[in-house]
Amino acid sequence: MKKQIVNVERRSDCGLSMALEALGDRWSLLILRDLMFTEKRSYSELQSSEEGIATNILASRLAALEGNQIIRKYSDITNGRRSLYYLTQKGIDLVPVVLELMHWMSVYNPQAAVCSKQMKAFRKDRVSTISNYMEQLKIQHLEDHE
Amino acid sequence: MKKQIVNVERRSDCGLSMALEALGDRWSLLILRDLMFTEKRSYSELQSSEEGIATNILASRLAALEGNQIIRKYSDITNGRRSLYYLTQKGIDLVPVVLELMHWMSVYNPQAAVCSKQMKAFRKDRVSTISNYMEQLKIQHLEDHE
DNA sequence: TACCTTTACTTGCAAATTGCAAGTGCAAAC
DNA sequence: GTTTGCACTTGCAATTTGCAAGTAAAGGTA
Repeated sequence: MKKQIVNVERRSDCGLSMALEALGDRWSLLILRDLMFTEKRSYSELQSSEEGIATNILASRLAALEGNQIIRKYSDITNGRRSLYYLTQKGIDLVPVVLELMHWMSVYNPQAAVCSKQMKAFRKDRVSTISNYMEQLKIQHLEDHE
Repeated sequence: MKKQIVNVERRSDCGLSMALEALGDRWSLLILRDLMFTEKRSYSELQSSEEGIATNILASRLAALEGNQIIRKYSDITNGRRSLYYLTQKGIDLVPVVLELMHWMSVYNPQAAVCSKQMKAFRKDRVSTISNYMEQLKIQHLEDHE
């Protein structure tokens, strides 16, 4: 473990560049997708996703996402050996990004059928689909942790 | 140069996963940002961006983006040694993704001030800011190539 | 109380990717 | 015909990724 969490040097002050320093890899947004649209919350559940993330990569990404305050880790009160990961508000605010990316690919590749449930609603009403998902996650977070 | 353009194995059929296979790195979206919001169109102009992309990385990303039909390369008719890169419609359709990412970071890091021009409009009216930028790029493309 | 299982990681190492510096090739300007 | 500008390519070291195996600690079971 080196300097994954605190990246000392910033490439520029462009928001996009800064965002990509936190999210610009092949795995981070997939982890967030699972926290947004599935019930997966534990390490092993997240590891079980279709794409098959390697365990060391998952660990390093979770640490980085937590370091960037995009997710937060809680220990499961009903099972001391389980940890549970939840999106923070900062993470919930990435819902539009994830939905826009999914939608983009669904337009240009018809095989992108997995998340079609979300896409059907999105195509019908972009704005309210986004805010519905965000609202739901917010409520869930409040229920689970306050 | 190996198998950058055609990635044989797909991790899953999730649209997000497929999108990240094309865009999930620290540079691709920055290149697209310049094509979206600046006048930069040539290799050397793109290389001159603040973040300092290495020349071999720029070349490999441009080839991959072109292979994925997100950008297209034209030779400059007024200068035979210049090439110019333009967004395709598929690339233009990524405007929402880029703007959402910029906006997200501008909310959570006040130093993300560089693209504040776009962000001011975005905060005022998200939907029409997105469609204005997309429309402008579409017009530009038609003017330049038809 | 000892042992097995589950859960969440860590470690070691090979392979792939990235990034820096220098070099190449060709069109155009001088 | 020599130099300059532009778009890359090449070589190599350093970093990151990905696979496989190992560890540690909580909880269940006999």
